[in-house]
Amino acid sequence: MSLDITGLPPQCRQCGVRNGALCGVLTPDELGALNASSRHRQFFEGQTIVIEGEPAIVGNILSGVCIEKKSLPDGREQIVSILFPADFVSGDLDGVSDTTVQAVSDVRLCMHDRANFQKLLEEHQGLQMAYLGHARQELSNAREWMLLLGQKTAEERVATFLLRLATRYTEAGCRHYPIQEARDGMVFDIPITRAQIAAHIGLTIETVSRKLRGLCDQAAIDLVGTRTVKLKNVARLRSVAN
Amino acid sequence: MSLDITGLPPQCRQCGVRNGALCGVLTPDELGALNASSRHRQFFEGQTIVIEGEPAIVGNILSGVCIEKKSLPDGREQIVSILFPADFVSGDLDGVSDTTVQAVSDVRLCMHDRANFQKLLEEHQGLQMAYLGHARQELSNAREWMLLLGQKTAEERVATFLLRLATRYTEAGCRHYPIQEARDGMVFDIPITRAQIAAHIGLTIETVSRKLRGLCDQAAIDLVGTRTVKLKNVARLRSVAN
DNA sequence: ACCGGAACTTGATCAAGGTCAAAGCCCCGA
DNA sequence: TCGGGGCTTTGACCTTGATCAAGTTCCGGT
Repeated sequence: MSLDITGLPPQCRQCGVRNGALCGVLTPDELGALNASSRHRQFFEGQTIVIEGEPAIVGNILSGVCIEKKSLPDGREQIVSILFPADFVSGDLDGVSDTTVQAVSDVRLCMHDRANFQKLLEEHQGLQMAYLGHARQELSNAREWMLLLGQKTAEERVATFLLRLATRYTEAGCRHYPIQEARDGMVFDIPITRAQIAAHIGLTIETVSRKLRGLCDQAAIDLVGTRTVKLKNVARLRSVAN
Repeated sequence: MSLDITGLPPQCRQCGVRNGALCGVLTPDELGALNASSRHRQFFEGQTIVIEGEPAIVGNILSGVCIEKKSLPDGREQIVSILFPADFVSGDLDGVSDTTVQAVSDVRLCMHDRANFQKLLEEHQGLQMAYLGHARQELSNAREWMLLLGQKTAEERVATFLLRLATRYTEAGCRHYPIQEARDGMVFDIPITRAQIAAHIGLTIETVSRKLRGLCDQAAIDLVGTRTVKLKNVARLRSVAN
């Protein structure tokens, strides 16, 4: 991890997510070229940032959490990913987003100019490789989720979701370091509502609630209030999750 | 579509899938560099080509059909994609495949040397952009399927599957031309068994069979034997598929 | 042409998870 | 502190699709 900020564009020096984001692979000059045309934007809880089928944006989350979803004509929705700080938003080179992105908390975004980003992508090896790696990682995540949606039982889905979330947090805490695993005693927040969990793992609100309750009964987790999870027995959670 | 084969490496001149494959964006020189180290390989029906978690390969399908799947420890399987001629096989730059690839008919593959491909990727703009485009397309497909697996009913899934397959065939028949749509009267083969359809759309064999029958009863399709589909009413099929 | 096995279909029954309804809880704002 | 609205939980019941169990069809080999 490069902690040397000498030569970085001023607006990037205190960026809390730079090292985790795609920007992290850019040289100070390249970062300057990109950020000359980027600006920060604020979105409020519940606000829609990008709409499926409409122009995509290019940016990174500075703070807050978003969901990415796809919809059927009759309104059914599938949440395809949850986006955290440092995550890249809405890449689609042809310029049309194939997902709707929505803020589930207040969110700050660092948005880049599309043309500029595209140009930098074409010129800069490292950025292109990083972007490629990002796309492949997302693909891998999506396929893992296909396995969950196509084959797992309700209980397995809920357990998998919690583990995925926990892993996400441990990774976020130590990017570029060896990944620290979720462990007993770990406490974290579920950043989304039951309805959103349901839309993410292909169940109903009620089933999510019942299965969460079930995991508490098995002493795999503790629910503190409704949004906070304490892992009590990660081994059991894993074995339930498959 | 470039039909000029002058200057192409001899082994590529009569490649039936070159224009549809990633190779299509390479110059003759680059193609030569890549193909100097590539060789054709034959696989038989049912054979496993790559195993999840083991080294990935880099190649294209010359003929035949493969499935890409992910498994749970207890043996449940989710088919995440169906691969046709010209399709790229098993990309994962870190060298480990996250899916198992299996031949569902006799298959011929044009396999490249990994190091060579990687090098060409780093040097060659066009290839990298094409590979990136491929990854993004796969991501988009995977997310579309997440919507199917998470939200659609059995009948919707079967109808969507058939339409997707039909589209796949019309596209394959005219890459680089305006995409021709599936239309009434079109006849095509389902390249996989009922069990594989089931593992692809997250149902059981029996339900797949029943819902196919249902679509026949609605006169949306005709089943000729067990593997051949004739589209009788694409509009209805689409409306059923959502 | 006949056999045998795999793939597919069909029917009867079952259960996981969905739906509907009614509390309960949490949190925010007056 | 007190309400009120939106989440969330819980319970009763129902539906979709799974499971189980025969048959049937399709094919490839002898």
